[in-house]
Amino acid sequence: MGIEKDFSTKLSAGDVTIERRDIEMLEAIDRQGSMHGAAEELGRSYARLQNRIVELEAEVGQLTERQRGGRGGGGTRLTDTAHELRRRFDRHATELDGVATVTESVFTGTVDERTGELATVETAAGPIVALAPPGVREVQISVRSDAVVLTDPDETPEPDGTSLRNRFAGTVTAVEPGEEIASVTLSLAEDEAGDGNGNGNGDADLEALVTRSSRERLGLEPGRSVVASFKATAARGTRLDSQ
Amino acid sequence: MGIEKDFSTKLSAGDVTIERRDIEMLEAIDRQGSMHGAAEELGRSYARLQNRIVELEAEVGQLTERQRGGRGGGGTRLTDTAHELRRRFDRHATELDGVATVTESVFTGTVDERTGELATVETAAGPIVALAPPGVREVQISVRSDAVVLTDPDETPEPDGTSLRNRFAGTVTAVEPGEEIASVTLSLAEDEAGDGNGNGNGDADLEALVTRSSRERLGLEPGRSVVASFKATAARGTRLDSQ
DNA sequence: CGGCGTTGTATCGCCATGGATATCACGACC
DNA sequence: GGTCGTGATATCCATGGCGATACAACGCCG
Repeated sequence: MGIEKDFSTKLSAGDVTIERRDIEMLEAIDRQGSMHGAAEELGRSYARLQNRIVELEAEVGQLTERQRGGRGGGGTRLTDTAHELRRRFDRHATELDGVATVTESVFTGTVDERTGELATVETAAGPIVALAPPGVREVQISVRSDAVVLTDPDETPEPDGTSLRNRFAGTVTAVEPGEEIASVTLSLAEDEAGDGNGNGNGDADLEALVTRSSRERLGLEPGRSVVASFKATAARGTRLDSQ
Repeated sequence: MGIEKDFSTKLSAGDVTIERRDIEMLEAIDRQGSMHGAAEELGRSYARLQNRIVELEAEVGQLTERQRGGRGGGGTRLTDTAHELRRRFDRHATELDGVATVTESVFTGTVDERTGELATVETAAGPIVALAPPGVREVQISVRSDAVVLTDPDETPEPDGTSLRNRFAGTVTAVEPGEEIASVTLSLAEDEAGDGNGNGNGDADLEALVTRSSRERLGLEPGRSVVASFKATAARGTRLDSQ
């Protein structure tokens, strides 16, 4: 459909929200050693840049050591706080990028039982324990492909010794190998399992990302039957109806 | 420090990026049955709202069935495309909200070996297989708490029958019980495991989210030794140095 | 046939953001 | 003490987004 998941990462501290622009500003200051240099490098006005630094420091604490005068006129260096802020922003950005990049499997269903923030939802693939917003009955549950664990059905005897709450038997219908990461789609349908053609537009398809080594070790090929599990805290429900 | 992870969710389609404002607009139209009504409800001008609809439809396809004239003057209804768009936005938003809400464990280390996008990183807790950006040696690896699986060490004999690539022995140092979801922090340090006081500012701490039922079933209390695992595709590395 | 409440446009003006410019303060080095 | 490149600050202006307003088109209904 040509629609892609997107986002913009931010950090909020008090009144200000720190955006990518701010982090790039800090990095430029770090490279240039001065705010004038950074403004030039970024092609933005020094005045606004300096104002922004003051705004940020009012909320976050000291980010720079600014000195005027001296040979060359002085300069500004970043504090450890600034570096830690940048690292933190980067971590957050890659995490967000993860959810925007990774595919997801969607199950629609109705909330069956609920205890607090946790709900068991009846879906075409069976009951799923998931986080669900309060006061909703019809939900769609999305499971990120990088949260799905595949195991050999012969070697997974203990259903109680793990914190994996959701566990389904399925058969591999398609494997899309990447360089190092392969995408494996399973059919969880109990009745019509393994209908051969991997269309599976039914609501009982589950996608999983595995490393090449895991794919080879588990022998993941179409037709292979595996056990797929994922944590309840990694399955998130969203309302289906308008309000 | 008072800094919180934040974000804004978007969908990008061709030239336009769909933001929350647009989705709220669609919902208002759905409720009111007309664009004038929606503009009034949202307190924004009809002209801009109508323009925005045209912009969106130029990229995404028909979102509305607009009719002028007739009894009551006409009105507009949403198409299925619009409803699907809204659901998709909601799913994406809750996924992003997940990473902004959940805590993460951070390990710093150096890339040891690399095959494509996958790298094994040497950290204080041992080697971690993770996704890492190319051309970087010093990385920080963040693991979301909802991606960590805890298992009973006595009942996890098969290290090869699963797609969990990272597996560490650890001992519970703290448990913070919530209503239904508990946060368990482990110490993975091989030598000084279980030093008693749960400070553990060392780089070998790992946090995991488990349901209450899992916590009780596994007997997760401070001092308990468990096995923690997570997928390589759920561990993401970020550059540490400035450039 | 006129009224009514929509959808479509076109135009004006407000306001926030941010660049452009100018001026001062500073302090080590020459 | 002068120089020079920096930080600090104030003012003006260009631009874009958006509300406000006005007007035409439309089609059903009384």
